[in-house]
Amino acid sequence: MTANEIKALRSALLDWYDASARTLPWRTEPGEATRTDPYRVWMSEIMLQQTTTVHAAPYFNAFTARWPTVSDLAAAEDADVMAAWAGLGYYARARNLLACARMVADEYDGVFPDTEEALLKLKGVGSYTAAAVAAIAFGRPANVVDGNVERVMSRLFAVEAELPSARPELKRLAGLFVSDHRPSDWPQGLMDLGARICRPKSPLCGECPLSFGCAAYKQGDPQSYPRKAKKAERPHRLGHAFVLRDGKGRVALVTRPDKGLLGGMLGLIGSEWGGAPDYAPPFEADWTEAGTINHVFTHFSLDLTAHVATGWVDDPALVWMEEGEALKSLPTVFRKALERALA
DNA sequence: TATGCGTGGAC
DNA sequence: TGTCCAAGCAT
Repeated sequence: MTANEIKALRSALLDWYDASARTLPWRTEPGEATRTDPYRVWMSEIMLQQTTTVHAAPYFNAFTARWPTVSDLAAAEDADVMAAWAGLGYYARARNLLACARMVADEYDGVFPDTEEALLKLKGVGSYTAAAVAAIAFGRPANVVDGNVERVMSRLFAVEAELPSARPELKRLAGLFVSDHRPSDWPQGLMDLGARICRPKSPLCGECPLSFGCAAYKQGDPQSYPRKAKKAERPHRLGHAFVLRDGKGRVALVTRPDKGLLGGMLGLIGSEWGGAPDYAPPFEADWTEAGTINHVFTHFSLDLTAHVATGWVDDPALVWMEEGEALKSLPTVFRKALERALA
């Protein structure tokens, strides 16, 4: 692809973005001189990792209303942040969010660093997020490459190599378009195009401002890009959860270890999840089986059987919480099991 | 480089 | 129903 072709594609995309940019809570209008608060850009980028804009938006609004600055967030209680993140998934993000806010508060005096290199050292900030914040918040010409950009590049150039091994090549191709001109709008426009036009399925090539230069479009099979390696089969696991109620509207929860699945989150008392776990109630009580819920995680599917009893155990590890609050503070798999137990 | 890590919507 | 997928990161 020649330099002139690159320039024509850039121009076409920016024109399209000027006319059709999405309005999002964390975004300023295209070309707007006043840049969005780096704190808000960073917050949105963390929440948007592997997460749709529709899902992230209410959490973004809640977090920024409750903790308007990075210093406010740095001073928050861990449990409050984890509970506020409940339902959004990938809970390591919430732990890293807090760790990062405290790094910025302590080491940078509450002011976000403005270079890709420094951003990359922050907890939970990887190559994508560092580039995105550098470009969107600070106007730096960074090579911002996410799943959208990879897909757009794979189609523009009809890249035959499969993901994930094609990633370095796709990043190199994306780098051909990076420029000092409108460095903040370029990646946002490219990602908007990927989300709305150059979609994974049923791309809207008839509306695409880049179709004139798209190799996959010329071939007639844009949807077949990017090529992907086959995924491993998802195993099935079983487990039991024990809902102990005190008879006064509260329920016993545990705080899960910081690392691993649902790390740092509240959870129900229960067994390990495996192929055929023993039914092993943790306490003597008159347990009643309330039903089984299914929940699908990224890498396994779980059938979790809920058991319910009324009683009291004097155990300092237990967190007794109002049932309504528990439903709001638990990750979804436990929320579903608790709902079943209380039904 | 491969794997572990959530959730809900689209089809 | 199942499958894919969404602004990835850490290890």
